Parts: sequence; structure tokens; C-alpha cells
Amino acid sequence: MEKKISTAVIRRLPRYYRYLNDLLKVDIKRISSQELSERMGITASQIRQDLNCFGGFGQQGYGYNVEVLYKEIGKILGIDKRFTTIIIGAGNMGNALANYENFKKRGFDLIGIFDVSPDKVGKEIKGIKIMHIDSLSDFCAKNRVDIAILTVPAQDISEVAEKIASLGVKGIWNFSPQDLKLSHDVVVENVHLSDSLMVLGYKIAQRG
Amino acid sequence: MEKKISTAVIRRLPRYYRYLNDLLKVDIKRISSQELSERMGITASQIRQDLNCFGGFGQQGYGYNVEVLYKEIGKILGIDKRFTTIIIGAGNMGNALANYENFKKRGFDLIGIFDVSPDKVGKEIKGIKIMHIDSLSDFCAKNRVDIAILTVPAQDISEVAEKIASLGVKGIWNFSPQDLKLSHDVVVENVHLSDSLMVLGYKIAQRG
DNA sequence: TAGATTGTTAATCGATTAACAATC
DNA sequence: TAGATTGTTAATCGATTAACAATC
Repeated sequence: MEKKISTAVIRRLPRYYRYLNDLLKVDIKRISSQELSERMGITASQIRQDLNCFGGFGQQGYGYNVEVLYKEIGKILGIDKRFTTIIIGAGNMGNALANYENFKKRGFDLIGIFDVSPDKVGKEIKGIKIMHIDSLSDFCAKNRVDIAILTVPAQDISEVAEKIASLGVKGIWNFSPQDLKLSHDVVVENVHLSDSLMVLGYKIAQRG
Repeated sequence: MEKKISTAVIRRLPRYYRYLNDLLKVDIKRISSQELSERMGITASQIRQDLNCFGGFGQQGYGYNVEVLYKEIGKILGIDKRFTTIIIGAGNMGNALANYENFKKRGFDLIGIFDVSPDKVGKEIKGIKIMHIDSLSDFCAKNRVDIAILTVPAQDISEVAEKIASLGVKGIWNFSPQDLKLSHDVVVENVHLSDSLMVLGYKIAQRG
């Protein structure tokens, strides 16, 4: 019976990963929770608590070996694993994400792009032909698709999402402004850009 | 002495706003916290608690008037206010954001785009000329800029961010993978896409 | 060994949920 | 009025922080 790890902890992992990578770049070999805490702006206690959810990666009196910790967090995050992804919606956002070099490096392989627009279908992004969304089922039958990236501009997202979910996709990265309610067991990660911008606006207005 | 409203509450406001908008669209005039709770997947108690941070928008025995509540939350979020924005980094992501219709509707007016690349400077996106980043100071001196949207691909973001902050920008919407540490009092809202994708990967791997 | 710093337990703080009196 | 549902206080739950014994 493994203990449940809270979302708050998980969301901090990529942050740790980034900071450790920065340390590696400037050749820092070891770091204490205290020093890391100062750099990241969180408490040393929280860092130790977080890391100990996954194991004892440090050493008393020494701190943490940066490279070891970096690798361990990478392992926890599944950096070694590879995921196939498809993008649904070949608009500006879909295009931007298709061109994000970082994702491939992190184990996410783009294998298909879909759209409804006849202007787009047949064209290529990053050497990948844009297919019509009607061929989605076929494509998923022939290829294992782990993650669908939804960048369809608005409206009837739920239908598309439901379809994707039924095709055995394991996760959805949702850029549409809608929340998804799915009947299948699919992991959904939302990126609600408008929400984020509105929060920024609120905070600015508040600051006076 | 106004009571401090937690970030958790504020981050839920845009979500309420969206759901209320959906209700308006299908002509639902009133809603109880109970019914909204079922739609949104959060507790009725939390909804009432959240809303009462800002005022008593409901009516005992009746519930909430959808339109009134929608407008009130809009007011809280500052939807009536207008913010000028500039985009720094005219790459794919900058391009995608510049083309986002929603933002204008929500009160965010794009008034400038900047880049370093000679290929891009002089070209237009959405009728806005891309300027060289060296002209940023000049531009900010001549125009009030509320929000800077940072979509510079990587590296020395901190320098650019620090500069922007010194020019009197009130908020930064940060799409770079770095966290910003600024000496000025500027509101920063991060959109760490790689972090988000890694969390998705983690959850999928976990699900087994 | 002495000093440093972790791993871990206990204390605190804050956010969520439950309960219910107020009131439409 | 009776029924419904809010606004709000109190209880619970979970996450963060503090403290310190274990140990390198």
C-alpha cells in the first residue's frame, strides 16, 4: 500500500528538475536543502519533505548530490519513458506546440496532426502531414497513441475528447477553454490560457 | 482591513466565470450552489464560501441569478478594465498568442511585438509591426504598457525580464521555462508548458 | 570526533467541508 | 407560512513548517 502523493508535490517536481539542471550547467556538484530553498524560494523543510515522498536521496551532513538527484527526479517523472503524441487542431497553437523542440527531448514524440479545414489537410508541419480528423479512428487503430494534445479553438470539444478517449488514448493535454468530462479513464491536464491571463489581470488590478 | 483572499480562490474565479457563461448560453436564469457544484465537480460549500469572499451574491431560498453572478465575477476579475500588452518573442508561440481572439474580448489589447531576429523585424502579425527589441525602452516611454508576454525561447530571459520590469510594466505573463526573480514589484504569472506536460507524463506512467 | 545536514515526527497553519441559523 | 437555499460559523482535513534525533 503505497502512500498517496499529493498533486502539490507532483507539480513541484518539474521545478526541482529545472533547478537541478541549472545547477548541473554551472557545475555545482552538491547542494543542501537550505541552499536550494534560497534559490527556489520555498522552505528547506518542504524540499526535504517532498523528496522523501520518493526516497532518501540525500546524505546527512552532506546534502544532495546534484547529478544523482537530477537523475532520480527524472526517473520519477518518467523522463526515460517515451510517449507518442498527436495534435488535434492545426491552428496557431497546434503549430507552436508542434515546433516545440523541448518536448521531443523530454520523451514526447509527435506522430500525427489532425484538423478539419481543407486548407490545412495535406500540408505538413515539421515533416508530419496534417490529416483530416475523420481518419483519427483509423490512425489510432494502426498506431499506439499515448497523448492527444487538444488545440481546437472552441465549441464542441467534448465530442472530440470523448472520441479520443474511446480510442484508447491515455492522456489529454487540453488547451481548449472547456473542462472535459469523460466517461473513460483518461488523465487530463488542462492549460487554460484565458484563465491564467485573467488571474494576471486580477492581480494587477488588485495591486493598485 | 480587507481580508486576504487566497490564490486558490482567485484561480477558481475564471472557472466560475466560464461555467456561468455556459449557463447563460443555454438560457438558465438561476442556479443553486448545489446544482453548480454537480456541474463543476466541486462542493456546494466551497462555491458558497468562495463567492462570499467577495459579497453575498445569492438569495436564500432562491439560489443565484446567473446573469447577476456572471457580471459580478466579471467585475471582480476586472473584465471591464482594459490592459495594453506587448509580446516579446515573435516565434510560434508569440504568433499563436497574438492571434488569440479571446484576449481582445477580455480586455487585453496587443499594441506591440518585439523580436531580435532580422528576419522577423519589420514584418507584421495581426497588423502589428514587429519591432526590434532594442526599441523596447523607447516604445515603453511613449506608450503605457501594462503587460508583457514573454515567449522568448530560452536562455537569458532574466535580463529581458528585468529590463521590462524596470520600464514600468505591471505584469509579466511568462511562457519561458525559467522562473523570474525580479527586483521590481511586478506581478508574474507563469505558464510552464514543459512542466505541465511532464506532470501529464507522470500521471500516465503512474496510472499503470 | 565534531559539525553539518538529512529523514522524520510533531506542531501549525490554511483550505475545504459540514452544519445550521438566518432569511428569502 | 413552509420550503429552499444562502451566508457563516465550526469541524475536519491536508499541506506546510518547525524541531530534533539519526547519521554521514
